[in-house]
Amino acid sequence: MNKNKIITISGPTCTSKSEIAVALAHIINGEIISCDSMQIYKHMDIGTAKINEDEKENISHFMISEIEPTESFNIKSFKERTYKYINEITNRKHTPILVGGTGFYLNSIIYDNDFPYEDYEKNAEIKKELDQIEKIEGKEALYKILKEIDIESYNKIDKNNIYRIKRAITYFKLHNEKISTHNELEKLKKEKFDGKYICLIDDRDNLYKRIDKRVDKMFSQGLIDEVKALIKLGVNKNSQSMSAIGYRELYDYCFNEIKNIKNDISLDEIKEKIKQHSRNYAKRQLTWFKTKKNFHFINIKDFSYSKKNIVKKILEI
RNA sequence: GCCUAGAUAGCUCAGUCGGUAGAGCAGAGGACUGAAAAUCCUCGUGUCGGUGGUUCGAUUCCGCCUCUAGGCA
Repeated sequence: MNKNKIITISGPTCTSKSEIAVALAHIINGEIISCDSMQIYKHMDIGTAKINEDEKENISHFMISEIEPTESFNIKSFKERTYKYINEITNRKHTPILVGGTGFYLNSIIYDNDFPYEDYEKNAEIKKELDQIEKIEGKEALYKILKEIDIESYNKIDKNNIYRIKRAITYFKLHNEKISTHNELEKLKKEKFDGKYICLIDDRDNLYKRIDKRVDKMFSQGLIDEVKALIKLGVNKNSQSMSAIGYRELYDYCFNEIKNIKNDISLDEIKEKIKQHSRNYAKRQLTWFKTKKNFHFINIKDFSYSKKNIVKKILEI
């Protein structure tokens, strides 16, 4: 059976992925699907460095601005929506180009990872129960429960990673199967597509400088007003969308400004924090992609940061 | 000019009742199947501002000097 073609362009933040993808799409008759956990949200344009209408150059883009920032989103929904778009694009005899820096999401597409159905109500119930145990008996109690039901996960997950401990227990309660068993099986999966996987990288210094510069640009483009608008829309500080870098650091500041409360932190300090967090994030992304043996790494510095040269290289691979 | 408080890791600071020192953040490396821009793990030698004194021994106590805040003039 012939596999369908797909191209993915990933890499840390601020490596001109979107721009390269558009240029590539023109040449190969491509359509673009974003693989980004935050660009999926509406009204979050500046802080997530979303591509604008002009920059799209009439190339179709999907998975951008499709969810309300008050809603939550997860990898299962991501995968389902993305597969739907991939099918549609393939049926049009076009090539799907998956673009973005959320490696976890990207992986689920490449390997067709399975995320079995989970009942929302039951999930919430278990969460409540585990939160109670944590509150009353402490996180050690949760870790102990995990040891009893799934020793492999217990050995793998750090005792402080409470989020993953809870998830492993929840998984067991929902599916009556260890998440470690499920993950082991998933890891054996072969690639679903005839894929070309590109990862754009850059020397650390240059990347960090570019990130800093882009944060300055976001502020001059009106990031503060964007965050204020989200607050006025009723987006809660705890919502998933507000864990995005640039938004979480500005949330309290903007909230106070709206309420006319004096801020005890300066905008400069916030800006520095955003730069730092963006750099940390880029580092984490690099760590993720580095392990991918089937990815082609392109150091954009080696191509003089020229869009044309980078696209040419991608076509040669 | 005088008084007071500081001067310790790239930054913010803790500490040593005198035996040459440690946190957070930054930085580096890593993990990661339902929050992933999230969550979590590992890695800490630095003339303890300079100089003289007391002492077996001073970053720690004392004197002087330099610098930085704040106060008084």
